[in-house]
Amino acid sequence: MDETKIRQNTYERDGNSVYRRLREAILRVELQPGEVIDESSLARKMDVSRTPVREALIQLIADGLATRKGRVVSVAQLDLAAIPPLYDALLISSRLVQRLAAEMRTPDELDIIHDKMVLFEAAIPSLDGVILTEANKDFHLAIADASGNSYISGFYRTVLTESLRLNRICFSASGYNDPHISSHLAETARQHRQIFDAISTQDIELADKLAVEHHKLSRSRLDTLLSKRSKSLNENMDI
Amino acid sequence: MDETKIRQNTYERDGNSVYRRLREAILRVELQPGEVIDESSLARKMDVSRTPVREALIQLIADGLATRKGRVVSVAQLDLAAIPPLYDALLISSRLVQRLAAEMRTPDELDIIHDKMVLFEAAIPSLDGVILTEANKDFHLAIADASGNSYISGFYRTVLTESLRLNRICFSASGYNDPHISSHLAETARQHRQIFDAISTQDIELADKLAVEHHKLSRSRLDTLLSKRSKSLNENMDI
DNA sequence: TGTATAATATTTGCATACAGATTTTTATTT
DNA sequence: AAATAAAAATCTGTATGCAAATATTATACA
Repeated sequence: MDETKIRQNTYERDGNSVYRRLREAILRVELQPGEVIDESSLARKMDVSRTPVREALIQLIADGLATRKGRVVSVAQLDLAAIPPLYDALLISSRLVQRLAAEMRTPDELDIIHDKMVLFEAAIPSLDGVILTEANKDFHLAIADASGNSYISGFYRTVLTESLRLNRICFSASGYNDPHISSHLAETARQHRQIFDAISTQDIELADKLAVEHHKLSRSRLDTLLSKRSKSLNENMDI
Repeated sequence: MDETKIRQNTYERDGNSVYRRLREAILRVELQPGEVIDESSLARKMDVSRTPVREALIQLIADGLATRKGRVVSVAQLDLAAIPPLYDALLISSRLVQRLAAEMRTPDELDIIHDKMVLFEAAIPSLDGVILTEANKDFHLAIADASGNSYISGFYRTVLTESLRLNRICFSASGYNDPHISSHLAETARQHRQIFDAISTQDIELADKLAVEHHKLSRSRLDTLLSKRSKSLNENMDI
């Protein structure tokens, strides 16, 4: 192997950093869907031993971000057939979460939601897809945390994470630069305000209705991407 | 350490057996909720090295069956406060799953559901809690698999698993021998038949209604256990 | 006796060693 | 040249070694 490599004497001893880095790489589609992950070369690339890589892979598989067929692990595919169930699950879970949050949120949780909402708005001018996606996710996860039901919020988290990866896959596959991005973001922020207000005033039915609307918005956005660039997508996403 | 221990020359090389064994132990409450798991002693006890134990723990944590506080891992608690959310999640997810299964099930999936239903009924005379619980779980998971939505069935699987553990915890904590067990099982089997019929005839609304009924049944059973033996439970489940 | 501190033992996280399984390459035969 | 067998190169699963972190015990001092 590499004889020149010297034993590291500064341990990170973080306990999860390899997992986090790999997770990021998958969500940012730096690792392509379907790509086979082999422990040794990945360990070499990340300059750690196989052990933490193996442990990270186990977590990623549990997250659904990677899959194991026999003994080979690969980055989870997202084929077109999986999109409708994903969106169904997202609609259901976001409605549940927003209803529950409207009912159960504490003042502290409301503050956190508000903070995340503001952070998202502050990120808008950057027009950076990765940053915006993260901020958006944080807002919605703050709502999930206020639902008072960790089983449901866990479900929502899984589905939301996967849908964000889908969006990234579409973007990265198409390289598409959306001219309507600004108006889309403005509308997103507007809906966030409405959702916050509904949760704040504990208007359960409104929170539910807004979840449906918000879902429609993100869905229409994805559909646009999919239809405009279906060719390049198909190369990237096994059908 | 143990000097007499000889290097094993027959590898299992299974890749997951330690995980499965630990998972079983937790679900069967052979490992108590809250019990601290330390890698070395567990490895010694199971006669494997720490590596597979570590990897198993990572999966168990991902499953929610164990938790990590700082660096110590312990078997997941199930405190009384977590029960209402668990049952809420179970009701929601079983309704979703049964609706979807009624709508989407293929003939093959229907056959599998039927098989599992029969297996459960065949297990009734045994009156063995562990066997019955497994058979019951298999029946409901077969329905989940027919829902056509892996996100939702995954959610259901998680919640169902947890609720079964809760039932086991109650049983093991109370040592309670239910005189009504037979009639309860008969009613359970009867409802299973109804659920199967609804899914078979694709009666979505009925499948939904039956999920609610079935939930009520299992819930009333748990409530009985909880109220009858709350004292011994409280010793076992941190409150 | 109680508290602070040093010594020691555990325990975790990571690296590495190695056996068996699998895949790829090479050699051999037809 | 194609097919087959043998050899070599991977790759995975497990065991073990070791350093840093943490917990525990012992010791010194007020």
